[in-house]
Amino acid sequence: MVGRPRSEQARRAILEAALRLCERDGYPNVTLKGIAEEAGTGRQTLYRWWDTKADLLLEAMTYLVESSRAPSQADLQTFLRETFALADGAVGRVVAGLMAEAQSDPALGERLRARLIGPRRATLRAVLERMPPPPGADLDLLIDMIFGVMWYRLLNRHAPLDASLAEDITTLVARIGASPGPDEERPG
Amino acid sequence: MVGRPRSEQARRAILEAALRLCERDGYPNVTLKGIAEEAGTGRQTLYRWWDTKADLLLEAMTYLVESSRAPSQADLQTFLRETFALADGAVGRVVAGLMAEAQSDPALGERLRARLIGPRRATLRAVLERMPPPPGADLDLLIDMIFGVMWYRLLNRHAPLDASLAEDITTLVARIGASPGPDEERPG
Amino acid sequence: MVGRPRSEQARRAILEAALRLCERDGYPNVTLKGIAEEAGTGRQTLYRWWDTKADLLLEAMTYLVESSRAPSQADLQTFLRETFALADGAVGRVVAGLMAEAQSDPALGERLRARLIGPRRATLRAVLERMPPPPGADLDLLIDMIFGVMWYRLLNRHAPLDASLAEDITTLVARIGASPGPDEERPG
Amino acid sequence: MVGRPRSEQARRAILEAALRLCERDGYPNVTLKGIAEEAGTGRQTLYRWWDTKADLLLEAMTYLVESSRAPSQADLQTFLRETFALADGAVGRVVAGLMAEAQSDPALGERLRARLIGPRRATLRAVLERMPPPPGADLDLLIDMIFGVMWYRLLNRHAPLDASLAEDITTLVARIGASPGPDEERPG
DNA sequence: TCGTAACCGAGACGGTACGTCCCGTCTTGCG
DNA sequence: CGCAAGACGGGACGTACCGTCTCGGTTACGA
Repeated sequence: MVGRPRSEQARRAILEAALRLCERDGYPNVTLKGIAEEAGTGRQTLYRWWDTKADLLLEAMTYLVESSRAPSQADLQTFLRETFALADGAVGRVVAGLMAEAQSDPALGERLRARLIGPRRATLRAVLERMPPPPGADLDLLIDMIFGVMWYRLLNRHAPLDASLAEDITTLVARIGASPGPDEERPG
Repeated sequence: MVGRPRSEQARRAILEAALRLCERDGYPNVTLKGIAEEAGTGRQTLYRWWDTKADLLLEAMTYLVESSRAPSQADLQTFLRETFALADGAVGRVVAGLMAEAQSDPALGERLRARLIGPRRATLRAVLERMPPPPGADLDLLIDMIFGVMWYRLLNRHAPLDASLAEDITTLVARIGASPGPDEERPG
Repeated sequence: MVGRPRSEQARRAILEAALRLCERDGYPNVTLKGIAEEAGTGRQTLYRWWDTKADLLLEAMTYLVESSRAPSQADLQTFLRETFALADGAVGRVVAGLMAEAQSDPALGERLRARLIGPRRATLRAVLERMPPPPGADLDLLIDMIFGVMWYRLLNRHAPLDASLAEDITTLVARIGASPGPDEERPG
Repeated sequence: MVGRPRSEQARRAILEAALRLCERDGYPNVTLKGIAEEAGTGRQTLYRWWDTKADLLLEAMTYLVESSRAPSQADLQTFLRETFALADGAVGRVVAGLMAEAQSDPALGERLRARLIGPRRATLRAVLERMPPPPGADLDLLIDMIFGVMWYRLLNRHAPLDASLAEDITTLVARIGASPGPDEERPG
């Protein structure tokens, strides 16, 4: 026997309620009880489909990111501008909460990287590799620095995460690309 | 009238218990009740002196960071090596937890910046400014990128936060310093 | 929708635990936390169904009194003997505690009268009214005096609350009945 | 050395504060902390001179009763009217609270009887003994019934504790006195 | 077409941490 | 040494949420 199929309506209501509450109260102040009530759903329905609050929000985030337009890979500055716009909002704050929770839950960290952070990182790598001239061997470090700035500002909020930052980073990357790499001879 | 003075012994016991528990269970799993029991103190003694768990741990972190040797400002690589060593341990994970909590508590973010992040940032700035040749006008962005890498790896754990990273960053900064700045004429 | 029904088992366990603890420690020394632990139940289950400790014990008392044999209304002495036997035990001490608490909680006093004291009083009235010869117009005062003795000895413990008291009161009531009422002519 | 003598001012302030708070909040809601604050005194000063809240209030009650005019022993009705007037106020409610606490503290009951209840009882006995004709052998039971009514109405509040009650009781006692005692021959 | 298995809402269950209040004790400095 | 002040370890308060468990009621197959 198969039984009654999962209610897609309940699933959507839950994810949307979770997002709404995260935006209103902040990720750590959101409770599963609160989500169920906001969604008008039973509590067991949450526990049936998700193991933890983090799992639920991770799915909500994935849905949100994937339903937004795919990041343009045309040039670095555009890509960064789009990425920063996404991070500098509710998504960023929720993902920051997930990231924090992952500090004491390595499995969550793994899923976070696999589903949200990894793909973005791969896209940035592709964009950088396509840039003329290629920025040399330290590509991974370069990626870390670019997304590092993003995370740092996302969390620390000491400076905005905006289009101007995208431009500045693009400029800096160009300078690095133009400069001699550590293993290369300076052009005579 | 004066009343009984605050017990320095209780204060130390609480801070040390908090650190011990954070190391064992991770910041978000630590409870004030647990800290009080671990410290052998009354629960009210915590609430008397600290408003929240975050406040308590922020003080513990400040104490830990300040009681460690002052960061050597001699050269960038040494400074980064020391800083990364500090971040790549219990301190890092706790501060990450605080940072996450600050996402929905701006006042906490303020204190975090004032007490922990700001000073380190100022030191990095001083180190960079003393470097020959100076890295140009984008000093703030450079600082963001360097500490950005640190935060990114601290949270995301996709790559180590070690002496080799300190070296790579130092090398990259040297390359940037050697390259023409955005506002400068390329040397003909 | 309906939800999970109330657990009759938990209800009983709580009432019985409350009685057990009252007997052991005395009503004012009983705590809701202690009852929950003794009953092996969650603390919230108490708060869900009873507003206060007094409410809970009032229900336990009502249950105890009603589950004991209905007071025999045959003659005054038997009724008093049974009533005193009930009062001169755990029930009495708990009800005394409730009565004391009712001093600063009029609503509790109301419920106490409605559920425990009133019915007993009505029965005594019925018993007295059926007595030949009827004790005259001051029936209410007579009831107050009879139950007054009971309460006085229950609380003050200066003299026993036993069958001999029941007998003495019965004798005295007979004397009063035999004597001329205040509004009557003395027999010439 | 003898040290500083006890401050009579503090003692009075404490007793008066205790009475004030009992009147305002009811005996069981009064705390020693609250009394100390209301009295503008240190908490240790309370614990130095009284063992418990009950002890303190017992002293306050004794003070209050003794400072009121000594009960007139002229005739029963006047004595009862005065006694009821005292009981039907703050004193009554506080003593009821003490009585309740005494249910699980026999030593307190002892002191309560020795200091407050016993003396009054002795006076009532003297008044009754002086009445012509003497009410016979059941004097103790009669006392219990008279004060029983008082306690019953004090606690249960189902009827007033006033001058009219004093009159009714006096009338009833007269009837009992006029009736033949249980051990006596009816007058031929 | 009808049973039945799995879903759904509601909400009670045993737990546990929260932040507050008071307990009774202690440790200051002043009088 | 008494006293006001007030911190200390301890413990109960009432609340909120956890994750689990029953309920009655509702689909949507497959026998």
